[in-house]
Amino acid sequence: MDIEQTKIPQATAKRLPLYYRFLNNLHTQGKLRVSSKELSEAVKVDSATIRRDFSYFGALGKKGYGYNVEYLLSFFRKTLDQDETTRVALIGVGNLGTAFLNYNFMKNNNTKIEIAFDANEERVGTEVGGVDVEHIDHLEEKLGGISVAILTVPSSAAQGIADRLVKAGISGILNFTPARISVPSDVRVHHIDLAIELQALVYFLKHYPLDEENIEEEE
Amino acid sequence: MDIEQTKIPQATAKRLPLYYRFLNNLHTQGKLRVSSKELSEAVKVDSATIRRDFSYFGALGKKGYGYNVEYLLSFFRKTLDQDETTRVALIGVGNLGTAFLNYNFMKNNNTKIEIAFDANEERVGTEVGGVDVEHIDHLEEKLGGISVAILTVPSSAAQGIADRLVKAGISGILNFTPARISVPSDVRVHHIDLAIELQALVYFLKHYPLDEENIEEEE
DNA sequence: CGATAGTCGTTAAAGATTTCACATACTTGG
DNA sequence: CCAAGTATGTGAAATCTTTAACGACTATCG
Ligand SMILES: NC(=O)c1ccc[n+]([C@@H]2O[C@H](COP(=O)([O-])OP(=O)(O)OC[C@H]3O[C@@H](n4cnc5c(N)ncnc54)[C@H](O)[C@@H]3O)[C@@H](O)[C@H]2O)c1
Ligand SMILES: NC(=O)c1ccc[n+]([C@@H]2O[C@H](COP(=O)([O-])OP(=O)(O)OC[C@H]3O[C@@H](n4cnc5c(N)ncnc54)[C@H](O)[C@@H]3O)[C@@H](O)[C@H]2O)c1
Repeated sequence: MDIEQTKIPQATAKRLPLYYRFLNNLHTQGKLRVSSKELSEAVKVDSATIRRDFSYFGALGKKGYGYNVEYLLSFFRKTLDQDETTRVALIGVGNLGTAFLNYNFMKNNNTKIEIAFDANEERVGTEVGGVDVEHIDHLEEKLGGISVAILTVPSSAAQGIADRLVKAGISGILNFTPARISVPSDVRVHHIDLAIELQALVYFLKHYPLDEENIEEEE
Repeated sequence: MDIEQTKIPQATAKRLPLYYRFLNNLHTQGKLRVSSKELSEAVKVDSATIRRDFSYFGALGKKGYGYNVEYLLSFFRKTLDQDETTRVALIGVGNLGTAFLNYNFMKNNNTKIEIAFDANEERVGTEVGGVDVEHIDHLEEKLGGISVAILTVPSSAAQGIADRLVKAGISGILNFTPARISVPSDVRVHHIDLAIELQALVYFLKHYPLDEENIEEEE
């Protein structure tokens, strides 16, 4: 739709949903205005970074005043396409998949898991968190134009399912399996690797002692 | 312990567990050697980046040959402290917490969830995934020197629990709640925000069309 | 044993992101 | 309506990260 703002840095883009959520909180609390400094304390992002981020979208604030919460919120709602709901499919209704289905991503969020698939006959036909679980054999026919998938199958099945998703026309996959899947270059895959996140935290604790310098999260 | 290699870039440090896992896979498959190019295809990280990453630790490979899998693996095992197990506590045995407890982080991994806490009387006293669930009121006394915590409580409880964890001497928190918690500067918090990851993926799909340029994951 | 192909480690360049710092312009209270 | 205070938006610098390119060295094959 808009082809103008293609030069927003990826780092900025990743922070937008975070800003959006906190602006929502402020709005709910009845706050009318907010400064980059206040927002900085809430989201733990440097205030200069916040101002820079916002400035990619133009002059959203007012000097000497800050930002109007309502205006900023409605601006980001449009920018993040919060008005239209993105339909999502989830593949693999196991431990992790069940947790996601039971969680209501719609709160503050424009994404909705509409359908789930699993290979386990006992799961198929049940409803988890209000979402029907279909058999994986019917993936292609039941996907119905959904373009985003959450992948929570065993890692051994990941590549096979990814191939089928791609053939079925998916454009984005949120991959929770430890497998690094290969897809055509026009399909976007984001990996969330929980075991690695935990290991990385442990590594940082041992090798990057925090203090004076190296502040990341502070009181 | 080692105070020499403090200058390893954070970006590199985050990739180490990933390398370690894939080296383990290769080792299991009986591979004796691997080149940065091969590894690159497996982990989807540019081969120059891999060589650069490894080079921070010295000359681990051999020109014209590549890397010896066994040697590299044992080197990273030491570097990542895979020999000693890191004990972890989990707070909040709900949807997400239960999924983690049922997952065995020990596979390829030096971290083990040893104890869990919840406020819900029905949960307390049960065992989930082989881990005892204790009452949150006993957090301080039962934590027993554990220094890493996974936080999967409702966001409204996050800051309160974090404060108690800090007082109890925790040094790292993996925070899955949408709340941005405040802790003293010597405590490390990593946020994993699943709703944001999903929103960000959707945003990227709409605003950063992949193709020729901008390749990230390809066949 | 020499030629060829392969691969590392690294220098240097490019690219991305964060942070500083301040001119500018708005707000507010008197 | 002015003066003091406040907070933006951004040029420039600093920092961090990735990528390209290639000299040096190894393995291997004929
Ligand atoms: N649970 C965790 O805490 C955790 C942590 C880190 C990584 N992971 C990764 O997330 C993934 C899911 O983990 P989990 O604990 O939920 O596993 P799980 O075994 O509980 O669930 C996997 C589900 O996928 C289904 N399945 C298997 N093959 C399938 C196929 N071909 N098509 C469709 N469905 C299929 C299974 O029936 C099962 O319901 C795994 O790859 C795991 O490594 C999980
Ligand atoms: N489930 C998901 O897919 C998902 C996705 C994104 C974010 N999250 C976030 O992760 C967190 C956990 O999500 P969930 O779905 O597992 O929620 P949940 O409600 O299923 O689980 C929360 C658990 O914490 C316990 N609890 C509540 N107050 C507590 C306290 N003071 N001390 C100890 N335990 C307490 C509850 O008894 C419950 O068992 C939430 O903050 C949620 O926003 C979850």
